[in-house]
Amino acid sequence: MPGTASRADRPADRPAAHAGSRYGNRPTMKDVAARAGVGLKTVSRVVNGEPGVTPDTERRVQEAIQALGFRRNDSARVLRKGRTASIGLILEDLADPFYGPLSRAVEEVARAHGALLINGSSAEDPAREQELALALCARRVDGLVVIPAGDDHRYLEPEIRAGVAMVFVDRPAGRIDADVVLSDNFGGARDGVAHLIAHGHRRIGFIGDMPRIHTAAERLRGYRAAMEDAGIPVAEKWISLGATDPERVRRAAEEMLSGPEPVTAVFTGNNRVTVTVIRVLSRHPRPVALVGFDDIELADLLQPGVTVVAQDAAALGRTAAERLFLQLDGDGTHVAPERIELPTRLVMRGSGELPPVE
Amino acid sequence: MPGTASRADRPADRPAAHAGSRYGNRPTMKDVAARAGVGLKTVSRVVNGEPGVTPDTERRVQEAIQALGFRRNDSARVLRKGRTASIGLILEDLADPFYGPLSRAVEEVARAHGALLINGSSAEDPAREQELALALCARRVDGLVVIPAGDDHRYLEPEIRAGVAMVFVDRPAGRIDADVVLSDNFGGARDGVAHLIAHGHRRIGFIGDMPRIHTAAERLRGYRAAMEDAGIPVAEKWISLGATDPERVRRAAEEMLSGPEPVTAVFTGNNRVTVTVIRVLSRHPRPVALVGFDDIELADLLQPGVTVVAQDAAALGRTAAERLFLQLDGDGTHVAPERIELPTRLVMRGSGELPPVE
DNA sequence: CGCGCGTATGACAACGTTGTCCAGGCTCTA
DNA sequence: TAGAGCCTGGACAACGTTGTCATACGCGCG
Repeated sequence: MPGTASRADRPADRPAAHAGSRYGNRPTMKDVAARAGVGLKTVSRVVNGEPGVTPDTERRVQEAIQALGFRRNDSARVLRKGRTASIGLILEDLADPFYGPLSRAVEEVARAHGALLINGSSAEDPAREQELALALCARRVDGLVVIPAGDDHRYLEPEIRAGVAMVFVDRPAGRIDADVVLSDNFGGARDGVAHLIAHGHRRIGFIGDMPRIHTAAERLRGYRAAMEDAGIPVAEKWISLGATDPERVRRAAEEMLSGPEPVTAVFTGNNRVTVTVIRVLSRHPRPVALVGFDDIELADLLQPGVTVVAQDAAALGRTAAERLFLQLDGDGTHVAPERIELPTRLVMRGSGELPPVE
Repeated sequence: MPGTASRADRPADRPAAHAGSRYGNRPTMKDVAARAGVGLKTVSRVVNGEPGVTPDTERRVQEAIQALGFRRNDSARVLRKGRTASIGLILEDLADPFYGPLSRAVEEVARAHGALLINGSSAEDPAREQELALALCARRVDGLVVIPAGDDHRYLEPEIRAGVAMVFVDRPAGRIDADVVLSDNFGGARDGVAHLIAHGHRRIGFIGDMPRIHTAAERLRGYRAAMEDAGIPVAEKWISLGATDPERVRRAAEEMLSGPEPVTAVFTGNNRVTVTVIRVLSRHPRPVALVGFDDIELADLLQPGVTVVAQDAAALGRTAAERLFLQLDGDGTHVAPERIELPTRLVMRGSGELPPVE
């Protein structure tokens, strides 16, 4: 009976020339149907828990599924249904402790909405960000959470028009109008620097990342604002901007700590810089006050404890993901892009409360 | 001419009842073909860079692609080709700093093989691990890197038979024969404890995770082996096994540090435990030696620096992923499951070299 | 006893892509 | 100039699933 032809006899008449051979011989609904002696659609109904199947038929189908080890092919399902129930997350570096909790928070929200999370690291490279984002769109993820590396995201416009939900986190999108969830970088930096000023410092250094990165620029702006509010003129030699590799940061720190009028306090622009500066200060003869942006683990156990402006990475991720599903679950009506700013928190642990020592 | 019917007229005759409506009206190869005035397959050839297309035709197709904002639907591609060019990673908690570098390393290898990484956290829950693993298999990932939470992975047998590559990391699979990449937990712990013994300690505490976790059991075994090698009988009150929440760990540490014969050194079974114990010891009147399993950031800046048995998380991830692609790229011939053990490294920073203080 | 209705089931097309295979037009040569 | 051979391009089926629609069956009621 030729109609019963199924996986079992395929190798015979078509010698696995075709790539599908990779999947051993995975049973399909057709195979299950044949074995259970029912129609294809009935199997589909059972697999998806749709109503309209007699208990007896259902049992037969379930047995066939068990016997064959059938598992629904979600690729085909996706193709048919249009939704993939997966979202993408593009961040800078999964190995950075700041992004771990963020990623985890996004995943939790995705899970709550029955979606899987696909993620990729851009390594702070705009080209790689674009490549990844487009690859994810080609996979037809339902939405994308992006921590931008580049500053021009017009390449995503066709995707957004095509209905891919999109939320940017940590830094705003470049040249397109889209949802963004940020920390209050400006306010946080300003408060941190003001805290140093309140403890008597006037010569305060700032070591930050490349100003093309939005967060870095905002934090620098916060630093300048705090100094200006206090009427303190800023010497440009107190400011270091650029790559945050330990070597450069170390040199920058040593430079502003030397000379005739050294800084008595340093404000560091992110966790990596903070760690490096702590190392420098630990070998420095004079005590120097320090406030860092981003919390770091074990900051409370160092001598002195490290005062930081903490952002809530998990809250950033959670908020962004929830915003994404708001776009997705909405009944097609477009949600107006919004800018959401989350507050930072000054955590005093000692290093930021040191008095100036000349 | 009815044959030319395409996206443009679909809303008219079928009022978007079907779920695909989510994707606005994404252009397909058919649309591109119509616009460029060529056949469907020719578009496919251009998109995939296949030979056999005149430069002029190619240009027309490219223009149509640009104009329509076409992007290939990889779901359909996957369905047709059988391979998804994506692998799954199931770990315990992305927010744990140990897994960040591991995950990143897996991603790098995947990227080098042109694959995307889908990941999920099991939260140390076997049921959730299984749910995730099967969901990824339903998505037809080509392979799976699993950090097991459960201890019975027979549920994956049909998947492996169906050709899904599989590698376990950090802990071996339960009740199935599969590739596994591990750190030398036993040897590392034994060396760490022997190091304390070499510095004169005899009453040494061990605080670890639940022994049903393979790594925890192995490290405990290493502890006992070192003690036995030195001829030191172990008092069971020196050993604490169980959940690693800070509160329980703190109580366990305080208990073994009090009483008539307190421990003079502690060996901690993982990074979370180590951090908690550092907090306890920092408030403890007597100096107590400490060696921890897993490196922790800033361990060198604490007073004293924290001596650790470091595993190379990135190497674990890299090795596992490479092993996975070895299975995948192999010409169908089954690769015999292997157990790969990576060495650990004792990093001396001070806390492990403290002499015993009664 | 026959008709109509509700329910369980199955046939079929479609999702968007790629592999196979054939047709038509070109060049080159005898 | 005609035939052989090559190269470009397109028609068609198939991947495994789900939505639509039709059918067949059983049952209750007139």
